[in-house]
Amino acid sequence: MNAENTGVGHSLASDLNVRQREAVLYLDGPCLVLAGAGSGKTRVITQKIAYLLRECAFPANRIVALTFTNKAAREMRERVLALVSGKQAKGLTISTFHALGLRFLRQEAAHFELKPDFSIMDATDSLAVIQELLATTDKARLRAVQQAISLWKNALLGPDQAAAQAQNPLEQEAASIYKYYEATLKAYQAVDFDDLIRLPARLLKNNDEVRQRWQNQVHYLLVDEYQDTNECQYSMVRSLTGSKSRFTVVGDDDQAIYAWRGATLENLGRLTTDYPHLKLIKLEQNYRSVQSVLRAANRVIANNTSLFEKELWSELGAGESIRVTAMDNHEIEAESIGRRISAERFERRAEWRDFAVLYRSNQQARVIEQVLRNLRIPYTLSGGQSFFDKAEIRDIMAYLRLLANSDDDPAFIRAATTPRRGVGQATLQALGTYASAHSLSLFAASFAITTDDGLAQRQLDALQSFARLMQELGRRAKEESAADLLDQLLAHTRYESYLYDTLDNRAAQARWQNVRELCAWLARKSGEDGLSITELAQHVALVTMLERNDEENPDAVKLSTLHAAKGLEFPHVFLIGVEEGLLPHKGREEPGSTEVKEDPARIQEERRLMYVGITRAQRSLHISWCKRRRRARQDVICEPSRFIAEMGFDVKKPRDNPADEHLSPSERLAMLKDLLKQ
DNA sequence: GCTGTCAAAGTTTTT
DNA sequence: CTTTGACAGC
Repeated sequence: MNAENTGVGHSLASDLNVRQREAVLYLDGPCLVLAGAGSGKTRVITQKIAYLLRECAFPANRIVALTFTNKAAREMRERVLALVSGKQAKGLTISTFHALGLRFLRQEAAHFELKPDFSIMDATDSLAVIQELLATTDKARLRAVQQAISLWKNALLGPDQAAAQAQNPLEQEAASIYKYYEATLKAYQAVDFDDLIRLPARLLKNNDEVRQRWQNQVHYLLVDEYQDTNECQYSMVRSLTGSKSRFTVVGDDDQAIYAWRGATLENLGRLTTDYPHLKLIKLEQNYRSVQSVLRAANRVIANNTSLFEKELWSELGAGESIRVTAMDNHEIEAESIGRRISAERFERRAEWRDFAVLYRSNQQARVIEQVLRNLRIPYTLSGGQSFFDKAEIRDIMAYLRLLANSDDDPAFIRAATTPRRGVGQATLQALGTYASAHSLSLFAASFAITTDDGLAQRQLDALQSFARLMQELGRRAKEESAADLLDQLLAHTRYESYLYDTLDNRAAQARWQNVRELCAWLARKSGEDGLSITELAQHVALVTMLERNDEENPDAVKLSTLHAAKGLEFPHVFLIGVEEGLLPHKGREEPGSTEVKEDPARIQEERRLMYVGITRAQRSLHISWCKRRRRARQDVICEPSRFIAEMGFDVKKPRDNPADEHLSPSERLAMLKDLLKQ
């Protein structure tokens, strides 16, 4: 905007506005940038990194930028590399919190009685551990316990503290399980997702030497999506920056949508009290959306109590009215949206990639996919079941994990029983008993156990031939490339035949294709980045999607959950299933209380989700809700979401759009012009 | 005791 | 559609 007026204008992009520029240049102390949706927050972070590197001569390896998702980290890295030379950026850390935690744990493993080749348990693994400890199949109970443990960990509370503050019998049970859960993970030489942040945060807090050492490594810290940090992450930020407090955090309290994962909005407010000299900068100019969209967004979010007052505005014109449509059911909704996208692409001379369909829950994508396939509309799906959650992928990863860490009992169990090789429930039972009696891992116990310990010769043979195979592969792992090792693994386990023997041809082919894709990916990772088997196994735990170099079809309609859509933008957005019960989503009903009392905090979070959805739209927004929807196994009558009314729409008078009523004559004119342009 | 076959049921959001 | 649960042969 006014690059000419400042001394550093030349190398700083001239398209920064006054506030953005202020945020980039401010280095004297802690800085909080409140960045509304579409206000250019990523631009601020990337420009600031470039500024630190080029103008302030910060060494790249002393700058750390943290994000929540791998995608955000990758994008940020790309954008920084577009601003500075590869040489200047060498050693720069741009990673997720979890990836930094992993790096920390590897370096400081000795402080945790952890081998450097520890395993990382994902949510599924950890649930299995809890299931084992609880000895129940009651899924609701298992999830409740897992959730409780996770929240405690994220709040930096240990098992004893958790037990002390447990409110009800369920929490007391969870707290006692927590203790055994910890012991079990330690025996497996494993950590879970939460530990990746909690353990570093705890050590940094309690160990002066370690904290000093890391503070010397981090001269400047930047955090993206700060509103989604939890207690552990905040503690980590505090420890890493220390009294020098050289950091910039960027966030938006209106887009906090991860409370269920332990994120606490209070971290934003706390910053102002913990750092009295905090520089606060608000970015309110939106560069993404037309005014009709912003008006709807502002109206909805006005129903939340907010920490910092903020009102988005833009110069992108009035825009067309937001359309709200009632549908008879979700199939008709899908059908209608498919047709509309088709028609609009033609009318607007747009491309497929200009359209996105956003929804609250993954299952909603199913019908949409079906319809789009029928209509021959190309689409890509984001969110949803991750590649690394597929059974065949977990199978192979179990082998890899076991090769990396022979203490990893869950990996042993999965590998030993897949493909079927005569090792079953009873064998594992006996082995488990023997192993715990002798304090051995299942793998080690396989070599020590005999027929005297309650195993038939046949069981013993099956077990030992597996153990010996893994031992042999483990030996080769040290001298051979990951690619060769994987080939041998697949050959010796006859994994491909196993797929074709147990599944129909089509399914087997699909799975084998996935396995080969995984192997190619692993081989590439080990080749390019020189990762060892251990590092590969650990790395995979933190990755949900296969990072493909290029999408096979870049021009496609985007299907995404609201959570996964954060940070993205599309010219034309369809927000579907905007009904009471879905958005806002009704949680599981409490078994005790008959009357459903709403948790206002949860409604507020759902409202932020709605806000995130609305603000993805650049030019047009279409909201739909269904009068009936199949839930569980019954057709349920649905009410339109309260958020629709909050936007200013009366669903009984769909033609009447109050948002338009408030348009000034000039805005109306601009809107008409916009319409004509298309 | 292991394994495969059949039936049923199930899903909020993610590192 | 795909993953989990119970039962009957091998």
